[in-house]
Amino acid sequence: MTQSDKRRSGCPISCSLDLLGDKWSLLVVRDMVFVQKRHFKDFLKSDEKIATNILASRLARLEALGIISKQTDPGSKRQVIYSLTTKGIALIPLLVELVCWGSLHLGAPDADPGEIKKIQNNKQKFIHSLEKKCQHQVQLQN
Amino acid sequence: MTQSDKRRSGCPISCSLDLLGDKWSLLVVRDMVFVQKRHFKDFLKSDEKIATNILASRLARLEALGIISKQTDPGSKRQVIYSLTTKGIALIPLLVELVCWGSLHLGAPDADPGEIKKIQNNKQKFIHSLEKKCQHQVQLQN
DNA sequence: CCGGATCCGTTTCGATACTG
DNA sequence: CAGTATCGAAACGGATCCGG
Repeated sequence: MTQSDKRRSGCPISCSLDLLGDKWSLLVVRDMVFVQKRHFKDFLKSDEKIATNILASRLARLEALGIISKQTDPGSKRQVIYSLTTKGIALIPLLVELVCWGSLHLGAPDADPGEIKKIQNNKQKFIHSLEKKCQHQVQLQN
Repeated sequence: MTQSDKRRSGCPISCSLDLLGDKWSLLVVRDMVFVQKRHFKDFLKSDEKIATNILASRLARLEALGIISKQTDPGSKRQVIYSLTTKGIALIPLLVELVCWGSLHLGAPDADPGEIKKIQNNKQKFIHSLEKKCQHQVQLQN
């Protein structure tokens, strides 16, 4: 339906608007990639103050898009764990580019200039280490 | 104000949400980068059917963010030309990553598999050629 | 004609309260 | 802890109008 409408519309960018065209979805993915958040409550704690209903709707959408997966914690029955799928992990290079752009062109206050240089100089290594972390998480659950 | 609020909020990604968190802004930038659109009417013609008021608001925002610049066509007085600034051109690597991700993971129908491989294999060349095009445009105006 | 601005019904968002 | 329910506020978007 909506999904297939997007398919018909053509270019890869318009297809990915559900994800990148939405502020909250982007923040959720950011937190999963860079801060390894996995629980509902973790996402609520971010500085951007996402509301519970919005968060729930975005998590559901990201799951529908196949970017994250959801499972109840085997240990504590009422905890839910969200993790990135392969498709989600594949977004990491994109997010790293985003961080680089933001750091260079937006005067982000958190950005340590030295740190940025380091990231840019071996972007590939940085990407790989993030990928490792996310993949490791996925394996822990299985 | 809003701008400085964003500054305070911290990480480069949250700072860039005004741009990437919005579907229409993203589409405008896409069209400028990949299809070299420059006029108001050009953006209206995209498959996604943006409304005139929405387009106007996004162009204004992108200009305020310093990502695009606006000037009246020296030739035909009533035409307005939008072009990417340096800051806007710096988004190209990000957009290329986005295209790669979308092509690989969203089953985009327009995506010629051979074409994608080619882009991935020399991503840097592809990025450079796009940058050249955009820079060339800017120079034409001056 | 071109680049918008205005109006206005409809949709979506998002803060808070509430539930299992 | 992980979500729904509710409801006012904001954004969207189609049609139309306007100035140059």
